[in-house]
Amino acid sequence: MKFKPVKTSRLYEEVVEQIKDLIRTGQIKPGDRFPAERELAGKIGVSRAVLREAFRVLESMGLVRSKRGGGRYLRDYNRQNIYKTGDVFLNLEKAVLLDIAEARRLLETQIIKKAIDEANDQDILAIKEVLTLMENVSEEKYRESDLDLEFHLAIASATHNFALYDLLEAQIHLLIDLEQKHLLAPERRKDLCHEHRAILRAITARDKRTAEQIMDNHLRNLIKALIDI
Amino acid sequence: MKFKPVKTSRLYEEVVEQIKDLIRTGQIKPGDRFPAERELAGKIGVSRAVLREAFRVLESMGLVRSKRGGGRYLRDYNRQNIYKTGDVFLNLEKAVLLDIAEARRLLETQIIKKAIDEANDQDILAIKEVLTLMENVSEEKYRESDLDLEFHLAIASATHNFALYDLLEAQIHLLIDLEQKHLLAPERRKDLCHEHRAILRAITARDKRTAEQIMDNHLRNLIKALIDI
DNA sequence: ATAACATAATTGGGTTACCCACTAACCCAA
DNA sequence: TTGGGTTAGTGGGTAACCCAATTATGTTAT
Repeated sequence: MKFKPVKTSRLYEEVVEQIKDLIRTGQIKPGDRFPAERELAGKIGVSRAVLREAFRVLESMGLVRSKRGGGRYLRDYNRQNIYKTGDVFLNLEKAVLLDIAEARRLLETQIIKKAIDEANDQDILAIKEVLTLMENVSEEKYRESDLDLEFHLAIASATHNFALYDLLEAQIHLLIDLEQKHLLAPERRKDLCHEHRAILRAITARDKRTAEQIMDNHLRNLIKALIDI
Repeated sequence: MKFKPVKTSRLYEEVVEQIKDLIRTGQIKPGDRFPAERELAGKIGVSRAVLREAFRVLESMGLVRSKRGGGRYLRDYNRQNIYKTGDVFLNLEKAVLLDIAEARRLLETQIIKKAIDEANDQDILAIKEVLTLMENVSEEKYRESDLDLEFHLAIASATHNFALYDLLEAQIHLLIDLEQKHLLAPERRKDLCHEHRAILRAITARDKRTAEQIMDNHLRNLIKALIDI
């Protein structure tokens, strides 16, 4: 038996999303002033307290600046660190995504070398299990879970360096939406499995040069796919 | 002239810091329940509204879970991505810092190669200016500003890939406290300048192999210094 | 005209009191 | 042992209120 996680209803979260949408859709731009607290609360249909909770988290992400007596302003989110502001920047221009994907390529070519240095048998087994699952699971289940990403994270985990793991995870989270858009195409999945299998072979053989080369190629393919979107 | 960071006059920010301190000092551990809202508000001396604003941002960072009717609990922050939770984890064990420093080494050896591929004359000039400043500024001013880090960020900036820049910036922010503790020793500064100068030379000559090698060594020295703390 | 100043309106910051929905603990009867 | 109530406590949310900083407005003096 499997149950869906019950829906979480926090008003302030919804408000945060609404405001992020204002930003995403360009209805409000850096430097612009938000409507007054009381007015905005009325329009959205929440109390001032809830509205302020929402603005507090946006503030702590560096997206909003509040000036007592002066109003609230949208800061220049292009100057904010994307790894802190998170999903605000998705649905953005292709150039941004290509930058992220390229950064991921450089990061992962390092990770795999480090992983080969540090991995023990158990780590390799864990990687293998993810891959086996990815190869055999039904298409529906495959769509639901991020097995492709988990494979890469399993490798990062084998470095025994949590900072590298977190780095890659943050990186990947920014790409998730896209991955699901085009990488899940069934024919692409087969390719992925083959490439993953080759990577695993290289890891098992502790062959750093080959592993790095395949991983590099693997991620260059991702970039190519992004360009073609 | 340099001024101290003006006092933060947002109550909720202070409360966030207080709660983070509870976490840092281990007065509350993962899984533990926080005191009830009304009680805690009374103890800290703020209204419930302010206390909740604070908890909202901790919640959005994934550090706290609120259960309506059930209380608030500290989540396992060891499983949280350090690049989202930020400074909560500073002042932690040496092993953590070594992981971060190692990740930085792997990242920067890639960044410098990419930078050499992409840098234009203006980028190189910007790097040079930071270095010159670092070499000539008075010791007092040097302590105040993070010129060492700015040098590295200038290189990242030369990649023309903002994702790489943000990655390194997030990385470096986690190390800032330490850098200031030991890297600022005057004699160390001279070494840094020499190494930086050598890196700049390699960049100017577009010599990727040398640049990578010096940068790698540069950061290995940092790691060694960390070990000796 | 315009610069300087006083003043009113507006804004975010914060508190209080109150109500609601949910949870957990307990008791009790089937 | 199971299921149903009861109850006290908890977080979720609202409304009315006051305060201090800012901004706009109007007035006066030059």
